[in-house]
Amino acid sequence: MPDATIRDVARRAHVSVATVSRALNGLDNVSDQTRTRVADAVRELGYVPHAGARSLSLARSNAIGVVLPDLYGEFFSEIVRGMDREASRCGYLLLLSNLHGRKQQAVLALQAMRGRVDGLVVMAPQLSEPDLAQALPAALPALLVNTRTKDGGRPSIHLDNAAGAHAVVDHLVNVGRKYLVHIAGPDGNIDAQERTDAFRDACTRHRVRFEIVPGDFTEESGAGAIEKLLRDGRAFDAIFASNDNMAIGALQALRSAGLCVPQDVAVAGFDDVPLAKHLGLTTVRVRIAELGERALVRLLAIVGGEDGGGDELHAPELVVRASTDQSAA
Amino acid sequence: MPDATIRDVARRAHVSVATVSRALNGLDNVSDQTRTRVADAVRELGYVPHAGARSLSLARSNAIGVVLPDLYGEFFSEIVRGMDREASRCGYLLLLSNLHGRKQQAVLALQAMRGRVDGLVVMAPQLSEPDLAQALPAALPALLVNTRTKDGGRPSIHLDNAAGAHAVVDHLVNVGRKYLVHIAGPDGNIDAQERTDAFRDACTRHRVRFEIVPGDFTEESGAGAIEKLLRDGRAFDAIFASNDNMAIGALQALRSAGLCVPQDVAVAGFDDVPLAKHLGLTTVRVRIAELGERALVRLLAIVGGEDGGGDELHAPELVVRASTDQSAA
DNA sequence: ACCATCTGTGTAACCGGTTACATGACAGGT
DNA sequence: ACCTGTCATGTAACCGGTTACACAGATGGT
Repeated sequence: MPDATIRDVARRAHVSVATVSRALNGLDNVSDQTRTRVADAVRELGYVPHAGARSLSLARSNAIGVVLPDLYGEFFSEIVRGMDREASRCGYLLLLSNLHGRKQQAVLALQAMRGRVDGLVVMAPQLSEPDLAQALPAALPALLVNTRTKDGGRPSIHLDNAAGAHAVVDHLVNVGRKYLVHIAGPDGNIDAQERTDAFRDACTRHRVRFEIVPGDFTEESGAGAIEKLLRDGRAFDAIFASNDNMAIGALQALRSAGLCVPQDVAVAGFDDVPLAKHLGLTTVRVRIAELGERALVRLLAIVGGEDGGGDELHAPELVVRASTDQSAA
Repeated sequence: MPDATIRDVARRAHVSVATVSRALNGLDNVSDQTRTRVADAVRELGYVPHAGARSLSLARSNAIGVVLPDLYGEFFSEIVRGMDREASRCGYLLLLSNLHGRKQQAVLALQAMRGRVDGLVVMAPQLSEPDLAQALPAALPALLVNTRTKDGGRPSIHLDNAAGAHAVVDHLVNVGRKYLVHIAGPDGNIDAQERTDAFRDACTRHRVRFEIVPGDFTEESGAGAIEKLLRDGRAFDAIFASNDNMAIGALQALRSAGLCVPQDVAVAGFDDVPLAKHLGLTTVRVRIAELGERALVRLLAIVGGEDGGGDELHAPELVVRASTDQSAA
């Protein structure tokens, strides 16, 4: 037996569908007697409104689409948690779509959202600005997160990688380091690129010696980078890895080589993964859940027609621990 | 300007809406000439079908609802990742709803899914079987995960806590331990309860001495439990904590007390959080992503009318590391 | 020449809600 | 007695798709 519809309720309560609808939505012009008759019928039939039909006629779904790349671990759950917090506070549901494939897949995923959601949070590194503009239904409010878009186009939020990298360099210089090495992230990753550029800037500004070596965000590449530096006889006294994974690899390689952290070499990472706290790793904390929450707040503002647009930077925070400062907890 | 509808396309291509619909859905009885005219109109207008309207008339949304309690970290992202893997493989989207509040809220969340999704994966510890039966629209396929339901009712999947706990006890006895202490989880948590019961059973079966002390799944409670045992002068040589967090707290407390792991005391946990590997903690790995994937596979089978129902146990796996076996990696 | 069949397309009902507008009953004012 | 306004409710159009059915024109067999 299929679920009851509003017409079944109307029949059972001996009123019209319009009256049922009014009674259920709490409109004022319904007599008390009718209201109870409707409520009784609803209970007897176990009627639950059909959200799909409702959103079609209201042109409003109370759902927000979230399109994310195939992220792993921490980042994914934290950003979704943050969004969910705000969404459920405002009575919205989240419709999730992970992008596995490449461009073609991504376009389909975006289009599948049309008519299901009131707005879209998009994080799609594989799509360029024009691809996005073309794939997104024009009338659908959208907010881009960490996408390679600069000015113009859609409203957006970016992680402020430069601020994070600057903070790390400032700190390393403050604790007296003279030769900083940066282990970069993979080519083509925009966050990694921004961190590296900012590192270079900050070192130049401080007039401190520095060097940049390649990495790919894995623990192994962090360890490998250190081993190579040591083989080459470099005289560095500080490492800033583009993410925590590589910093952790670096820590292990340094210890294997018999070097002391932070006495001989200070080490800092980026992200503040849970492990960082346990290892006493200085790093840049990205409040990912907050980023997600903020994204949703702005998107809802856009949906409500109250967002000025433009790009917003999400500031991260330096967390100093024992890997750069012996006196830290 | 609102997004184009199928009628706009029809007008532009000088055909009827029925023809547009047929052309777009690839039905065979459309002439090639018409098909191209429609395709042109679609491109020119940037038309994207309205998924909401489509699902209303097809009575099929290609979306699966996921209702989870307010989980944190690892568990949440892993189970969603697993579900998403299977969902996107089969062309489904996930509609997410986190349960924050209590019963009343939970019922509303479940009902909000009606008419939006083709099926529901529910993990709702705060709802009892009758609550669920009442809150779920009868015609909506649903799969319960780790919910306090035994036989009957809806199809379900449970984590096999007993198998995990048995494996731990077997292992501890095998490595020669004589006095096992179990740090239990919070009251009212069904997983914790099952682990504790299984621990007691297994110890009884092995005729080994044991003791059960309270905990609440936090690191602090694990450390606290150890401190109390030491103060009381207990002679235990193995700890099995109901989750990894408490096991980690226990490790730290033991080390602070100058005891060696595993020589003096072996320690095991449950969950296999990422940190466990780094700390060399023996634990029970719950392949959460696999659990999520399996849940979705079954739910889709139910939707397709091909699932026999019944309860299914998801087997975890013992991972032996240095905290119970010095020879382990 | 005629009927059956097939092909491509249009018309309109339907999915399950919301809501503008129409209606009928009743009260109050003159 | 009549007009006006208010209130509770019903009727039907609409949201944007899908699809059963009708139909016109072409094809082919007799």
